Amino acid sequence: MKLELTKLMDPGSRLTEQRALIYKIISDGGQHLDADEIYSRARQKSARISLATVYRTLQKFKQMGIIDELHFGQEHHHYETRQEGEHYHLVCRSCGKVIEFTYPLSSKIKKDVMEARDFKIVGAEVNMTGYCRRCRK
Amino acid sequence: MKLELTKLMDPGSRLTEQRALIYKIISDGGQHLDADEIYSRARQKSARISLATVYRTLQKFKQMGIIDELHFGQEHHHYETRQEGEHYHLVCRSCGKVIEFTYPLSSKIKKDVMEARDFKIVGAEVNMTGYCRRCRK
DNA sequence: ATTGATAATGCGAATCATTTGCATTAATAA
DNA sequence: TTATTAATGCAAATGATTCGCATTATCAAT
Ligand SMILES: [Mn+2]
Ligand SMILES: [Mn+2]
Ligand SMILES: [Zn+2]
Ligand SMILES: [Zn+2]
Repeated sequence: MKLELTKLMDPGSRLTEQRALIYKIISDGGQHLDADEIYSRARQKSARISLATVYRTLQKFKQMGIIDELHFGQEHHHYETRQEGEHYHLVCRSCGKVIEFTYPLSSKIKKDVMEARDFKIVGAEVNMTGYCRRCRK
Repeated sequence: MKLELTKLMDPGSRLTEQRALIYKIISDGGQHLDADEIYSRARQKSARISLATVYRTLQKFKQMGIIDELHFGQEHHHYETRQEGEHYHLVCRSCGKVIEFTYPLSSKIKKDVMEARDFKIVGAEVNMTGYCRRCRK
């Protein structure tokens, strides 16, 4: 994965141990981690990393477009590596479980909305909340 | 508007000046206000209100279902009175302007997703980001 | 109208998430 | 190998939201 990242790094920015580790944690680890979870997982691997570095790295990855920030209506955010096709999320109001789903939203809705509102869409976040099967019964 | 609220109040909870004022500000005022904006508008009307009360009231209204909380990827949230039909939002990455749009998402997508993932959907938030006409040219 | 129980408020302190300043460390190009 | 300077760690700062508690005021029952 170090190799993958190398290519992704912006010119002028450096590939550090911490960045490689954080990237690995986000891509390998269970999906949709938050900064604190990434931090504690990183600590288990490398004692020498700070929460500030986690936040700084998340910002950088986000602006580089290799991760996406998710807003599930909580006071903190979650992160995931950028996927090929867009996908959206279902969040269980009871247990917090996150389920991913794809839907051909993008293509049509974007086109319609862009035309109707004269707005150039570059990103979409769709979050639905409700109750998963387990929590329902 | 005091009359409207009366009916909406939960049994046991009280209709105070502060609550009526906050409700009025959210419904009258320009859309999608955040807690701080609501607070400062409230201060102009009534010197005697605290930010804590604004937050507590927002929580209460939210759980009562008379307002909705929006998550535009910022560190704080925005609020609007609950509308009849669902509607979604376009947020300009350049000027921050919020444009509303409706789309027959709900019906079909919900049905499909509920069936395919066995998930009972009770709420949906759709936020798209991009650039408004003004900012584009 | 008066009163009593207690929900809600104001205020300041506390908490949580994220950012920032700065001295130190380390990646990388020459 | 070395010099440049991006990135890090740490602690302090900031911003958003919540909490504790004494005080106030709503509202149901006199
Ligand atoms: Mn996902
Ligand atoms: Mn709206
Ligand atoms: Zn669940
Ligand atoms: Zn704009």
